[in-house]
Amino acid sequence: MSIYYQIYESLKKDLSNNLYKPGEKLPSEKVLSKRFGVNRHTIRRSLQLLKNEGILFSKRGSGIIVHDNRFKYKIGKRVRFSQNILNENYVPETTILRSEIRKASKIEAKNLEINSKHEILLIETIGKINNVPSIKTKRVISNKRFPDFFDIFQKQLSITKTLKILGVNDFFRKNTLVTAEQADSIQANLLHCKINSPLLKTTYINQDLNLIPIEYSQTWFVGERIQLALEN
Amino acid sequence: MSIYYQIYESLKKDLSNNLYKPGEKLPSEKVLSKRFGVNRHTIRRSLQLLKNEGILFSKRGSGIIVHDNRFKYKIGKRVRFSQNILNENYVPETTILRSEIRKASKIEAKNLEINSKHEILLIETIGKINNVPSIKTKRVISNKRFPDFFDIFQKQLSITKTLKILGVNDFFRKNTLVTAEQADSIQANLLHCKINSPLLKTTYINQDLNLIPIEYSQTWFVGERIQLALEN
DNA sequence: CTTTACTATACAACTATACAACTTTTAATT
DNA sequence: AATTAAAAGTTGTATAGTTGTATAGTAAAG
Repeated sequence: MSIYYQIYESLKKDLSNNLYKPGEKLPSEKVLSKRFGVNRHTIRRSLQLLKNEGILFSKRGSGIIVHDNRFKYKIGKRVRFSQNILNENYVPETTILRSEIRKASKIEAKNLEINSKHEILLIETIGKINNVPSIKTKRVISNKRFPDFFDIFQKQLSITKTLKILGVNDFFRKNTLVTAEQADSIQANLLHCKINSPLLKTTYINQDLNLIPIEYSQTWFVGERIQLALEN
Repeated sequence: MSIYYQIYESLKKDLSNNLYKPGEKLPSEKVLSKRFGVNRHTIRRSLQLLKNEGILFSKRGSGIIVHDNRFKYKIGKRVRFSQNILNENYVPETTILRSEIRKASKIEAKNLEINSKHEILLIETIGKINNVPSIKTKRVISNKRFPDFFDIFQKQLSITKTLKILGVNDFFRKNTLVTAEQADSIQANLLHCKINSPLLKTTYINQDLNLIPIEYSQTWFVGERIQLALEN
């Protein structure tokens, strides 16, 4: 088999081993040609194969970049799961993991601006993109304010639709915190990622037009498949 | 006697008269065929005999290179590349193929006696003898213990010198394993040998005077040109 | 009639070199 | 600290040259 093809296979292996990560640059053609002991044109031929597959793309004067296949999840004033995904021509799906009604914790009560004696509704869901589970959300909502929330949500499987039925036509983020966590075995199993894979965790409050908090929630994104695009 | 054989003998005479020196290129097949007034294929047949004897080596697109005969590479308690070659009045040269910093694999961590979470520095080099690439080495060194190793090595191009600068004045082999492998097309290209040519592979650990491992490395020698001389 | 030596031609794979177009880094200057 | 200019580095493109391989054909020797 020709050399350029073997180099192509070698590079492809490196890429699948995450030696070169999405969004990063490859070593220059010059460096690669030295590493494999071939002329630059031979390397270019190998790289061309990877470019054809959409794995790499090059920028004249700059370098060769590993194509970033991670989904760009927009976080702005209004964050809408399904719409976000439909906009990129992907297929969204939401499944419910569990729900629970219990007294609010101190933090939950504070963030929802409710009395800590009140009950809250907790919903955990998995969001799938093209059938791949990649997003896990834990929502806390005042059960006193929205007593029928879960019944409606169970059918609609959409926060936006559920709130619309409940008379809340618009809502937006009060704030969003982003941190990083490692997936434990349970999360790894749910999100189809490896144990200790990095997860992006957002903690946020959605409020209505009167600035009253609706939900206090946390969402975990699989870092290998999703990148958060912060907007202003 | 056939023409191709006479040309072979003529070329061999030129080679033994040092008309074409080791490391240098022969005139191209086109030029040679014109000089001897024969078809290119006839010249190729003559050259093939010399290639079979290991005197010549051809590189597609580049030309035909003159090689040396067998080099005796000493493997003892202290193995020093440059010194080994200088001792035989040959010219050593080291070029870097690539370097990489990443987490240690299980085997690497075990052999270096480090925690598997620690990072290692990987360096791949080609060793040339009289300008003929004949030795390929892949080194694994604790990046935690020697964080500046690569910067120094890049300038010194010598393990011995680099370690001296880093305060390690002497080091020696803990063990050496010798096995045989076949050259794949990438290695063949790098080492100027044929595909499937036998390579001598040594796997070894160098340790300092306190018996602490410094490097866990593997070296491939072109079997046709280098013989290992084991010492006690 | 078959094999061997040699020629002729063509194309593929790879090297060598040079330069243009463009980006990134570095240094100097304001 | 911000701006600007120069230098160095990167990819894109073009051209010519080299070896590897395949096919076809001719002539001579066994």
